[in-house]
Amino acid sequence: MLTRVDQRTDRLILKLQAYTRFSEEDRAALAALGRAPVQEASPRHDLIREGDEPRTVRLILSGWACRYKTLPDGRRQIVGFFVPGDFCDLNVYILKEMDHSVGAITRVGYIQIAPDEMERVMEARPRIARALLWHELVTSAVQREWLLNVGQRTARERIAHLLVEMFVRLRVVGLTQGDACDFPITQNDIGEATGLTPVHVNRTLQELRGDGLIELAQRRLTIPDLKALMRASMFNPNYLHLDHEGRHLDAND
Amino acid sequence: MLTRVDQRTDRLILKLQAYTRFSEEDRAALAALGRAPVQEASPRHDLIREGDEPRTVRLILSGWACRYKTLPDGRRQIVGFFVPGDFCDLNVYILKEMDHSVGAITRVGYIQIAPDEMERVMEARPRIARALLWHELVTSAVQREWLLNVGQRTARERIAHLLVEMFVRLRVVGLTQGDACDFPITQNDIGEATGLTPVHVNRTLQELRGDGLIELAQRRLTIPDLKALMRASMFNPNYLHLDHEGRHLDAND
DNA sequence: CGTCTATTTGAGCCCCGTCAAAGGCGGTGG
DNA sequence: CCACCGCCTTTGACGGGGCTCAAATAGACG
Repeated sequence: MLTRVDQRTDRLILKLQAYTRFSEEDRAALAALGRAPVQEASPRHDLIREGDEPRTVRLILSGWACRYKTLPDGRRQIVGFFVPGDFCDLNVYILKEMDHSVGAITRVGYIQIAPDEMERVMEARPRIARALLWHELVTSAVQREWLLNVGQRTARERIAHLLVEMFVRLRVVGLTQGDACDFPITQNDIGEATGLTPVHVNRTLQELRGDGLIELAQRRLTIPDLKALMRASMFNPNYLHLDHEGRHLDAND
Repeated sequence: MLTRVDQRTDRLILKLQAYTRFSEEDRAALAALGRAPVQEASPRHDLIREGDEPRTVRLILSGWACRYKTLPDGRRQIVGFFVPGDFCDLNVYILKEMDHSVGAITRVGYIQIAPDEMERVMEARPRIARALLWHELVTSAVQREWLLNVGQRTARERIAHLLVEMFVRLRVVGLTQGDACDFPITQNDIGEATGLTPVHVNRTLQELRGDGLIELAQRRLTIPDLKALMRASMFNPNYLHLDHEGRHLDAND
């Protein structure tokens, strides 16, 4: 089991190990993927835009990014967040044209991997191929959960759910410190992810604060009682498929 | 190019041909998948339920089904519809447990395919493997578009968008007749798919009818002016990835 | 022709959106 | 080190799109 993070691909490995145990050879193969030069994107700049032809796979190393779609009149929906260890568009080179954009939220460090290099690794190491397929399936499951979130939950539940999900995802890759984590997205971002206006996000956050469910200030989130926040948001971790029993969820770091 | 539909897998082939052209051998391999005995599900019964262990791949042959998620208090979100030619849960056997349910809306005819039979076909016929990957990517893209729909569009736009999408998807598999198609879902279903109450769905449909954009009665939908309805819903067909130029969209059948 | 489900209608209201403006905070440059 | 600036957060007042509750009507099916 991996405990320290000193390779670029270690956050990815931490996450994939929620699904499978890797051999030394597997880890070496994944680490080799990380040898590509690190790219940087400035905050609020796009990595790729709707309409572009996708050519490479991207692995996020540091910072937060998001996937979003826009309507002709400017309305914008964030359909997913990327944090370190996340792949964006693992298979999307199959498609001719992007149907959405990927934008940096903070400064983002990432590497690009050529599709045929991915395919080579997946062919040579079936366990990695299977783990990456799991990664894709979980990404789809998260997408469905977000639709449930926006379609059925109240503003309070929606925001609470988003906070819990991101906290749990960050914990998997070792980016939480006790009951706290960095949380660099703005209230406007939260609104675009949950289908709410920034004004209403603000009032709802104050309500959650007032109930002692969260502390959120200076880009830092603290969740004093995770179970309580899960209850408030009707959070069921099953869609993250962290493992058979979900024991990773309850393990403290 | 396929023109008649006399094999069980022909709707699937029609759809996959939006992405690739198959050889005779490819079609034969797909047709062979369709030899499994046909299963039937009654209207409003589940094919598989959240929490179940997924074991087989399902191909819808006839009728409509849906993927849905529920909250503990009963709120329900339909996260996708299945029509003939659609696979449900192509890869989901990787996961230990379903995070959503699949339910029949009408009487549904389908076949079940064992995962290893799928894998055998995909190994033997790479073009099929690639087409099925395309199918999965399009399914994810549809999911994202639905999130944009529920998160950002107004009730009127949401419903109009859903109608256009389903019409276009049905047209791809040869299930439209001119500007009309069977449309067996209830106003309640539309509400659960769009995050609206059935009452408001009803009023909004009346508005769309009043504007001459749709006719919808007796489970039959007519769209006199598809372009107009697309405009009303800000429908951009790119997310269906029907082909490079989207020319299938404009071809009349 | 009764029963069940789906559609339709009405009245009232609330959650959340809109518009507008004031603070707060971090970054930058002089 | 301070002053300025831009972005983000916060607050207030008001309005409306969609929800709730309730009941009537219309189809579908046996």
